[in-house]
Amino acid sequence: MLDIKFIRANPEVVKAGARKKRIECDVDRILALDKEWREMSTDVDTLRAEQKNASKLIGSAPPADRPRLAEEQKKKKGLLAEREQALDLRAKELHELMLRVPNVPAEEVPEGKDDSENVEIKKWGTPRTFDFEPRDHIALGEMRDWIDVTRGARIAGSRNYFLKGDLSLLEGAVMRYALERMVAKGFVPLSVPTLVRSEVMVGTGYFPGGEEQAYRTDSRDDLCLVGTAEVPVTALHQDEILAVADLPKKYVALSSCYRREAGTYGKDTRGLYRVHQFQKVEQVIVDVASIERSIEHHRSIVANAEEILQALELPYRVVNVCGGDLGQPQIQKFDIETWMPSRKNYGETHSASRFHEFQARRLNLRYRDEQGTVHVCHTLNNTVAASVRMLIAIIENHQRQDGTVYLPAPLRPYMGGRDTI
RNA sequence: GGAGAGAUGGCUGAGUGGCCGAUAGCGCCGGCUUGCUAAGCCGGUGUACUCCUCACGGGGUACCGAGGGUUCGAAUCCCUCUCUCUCCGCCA
Repeated sequence: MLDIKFIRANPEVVKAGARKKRIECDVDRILALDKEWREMSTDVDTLRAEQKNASKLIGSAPPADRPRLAEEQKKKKGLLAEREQALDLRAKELHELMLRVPNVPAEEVPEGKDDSENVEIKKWGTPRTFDFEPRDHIALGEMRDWIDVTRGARIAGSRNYFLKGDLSLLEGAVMRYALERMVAKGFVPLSVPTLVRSEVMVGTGYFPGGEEQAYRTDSRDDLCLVGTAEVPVTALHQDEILAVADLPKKYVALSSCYRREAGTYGKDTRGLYRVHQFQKVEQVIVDVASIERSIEHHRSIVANAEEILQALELPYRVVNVCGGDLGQPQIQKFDIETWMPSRKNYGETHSASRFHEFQARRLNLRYRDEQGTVHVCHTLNNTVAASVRMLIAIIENHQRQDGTVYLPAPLRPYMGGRDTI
């Protein structure tokens, strides 16, 4: 959520930002409502003050006079109640609209309508030229008895799967390696709830708007399955005022992630590229409201992910996500796409976002600076490693003609010392 | 799932209808005293919105887990919900 004061002061900036993101947003309606609300609010506050004073006087009046005075007060209640109700209606409408105002994208965000216009800013490694016909992960999975999508679909519907044998172990190895690497960098590991209240989904910017993408329990509990550990981790300090000395907070969490993938029928149907459930190690940073520091963190969380891809000898590229492909909450986003031979292309494996205050304001996540002044925090996050897509990249890129797979050195300690599966 | 107790400021904790945005202690900040430290003394110390002011600062309103209700007036009474604790049951 943006600061209403910022919108008041920079309506054109907000409008231009929404245009760049291709998101509808009636800024003028918000400003009109805000103006109306403030006028009504002043009016209501004055009426309340009068009521309050009158009530206090009754308390100190001689008991004999009280019934008469109370009777007079009672007559005035209607007007206040009426105005309070009208004020409340404005406040609610304003809040709903505010929740939908997109964050203003950074200047460095390229113009563009969708992911086809994302701008490549870095490329590492060279896609391997095979001297045999490489198998895709499905074929490899069948050959080695590593993947069972048929039975996955039978017990849980399409886009569900079992990993078996060494591939199941490899999933654990990649997750563990990613987690430990981040812990070594000083990130605090967290195990998190993956079933959360919808207010947390609102707080992190997924709702309203992303309801279709989230699994939700029935009304007995009304909880949402998170699509990423970003949600519970970013919300960890919801409603808190942190001490500036404790910032930045750097967290890393391994969790299962659940995505409905509504509206993707027919897209990436084959294999494990797009699935309903996977494991992911996610990094989250909460820090002071400094654009410079956010940019610095943004670079570092991208670098953290790159290091892992390099250590796993996987070719990748980094793209600067364009306006039209940016979500409502982000200021800027860098996606990392890893080479996947079966796609004959790079496939998205990481997504690094900076939000400035957007999430923190919704989460009421603040800090107190050295002067004692309270500010809203900045938040950022990035994938460290997402299980199935990383597995696709590893087994497809490192396969041999006989169907065995070469394991890069960092994974070996987690695979019983083996260099091949 | 059953029975009971509770939720107050950074923390502990008082407050059962008006004198309560809230006693007190701790903590924290500023000052004084003091070889240093510690102790002591004095003062200050919530958040949000809004209005006035160039600003310093000041006024108003709201907030005592959340939402409703009763009342001229609610931290205090009533209802619903959420959470915490204790005991019992069940259980990974």
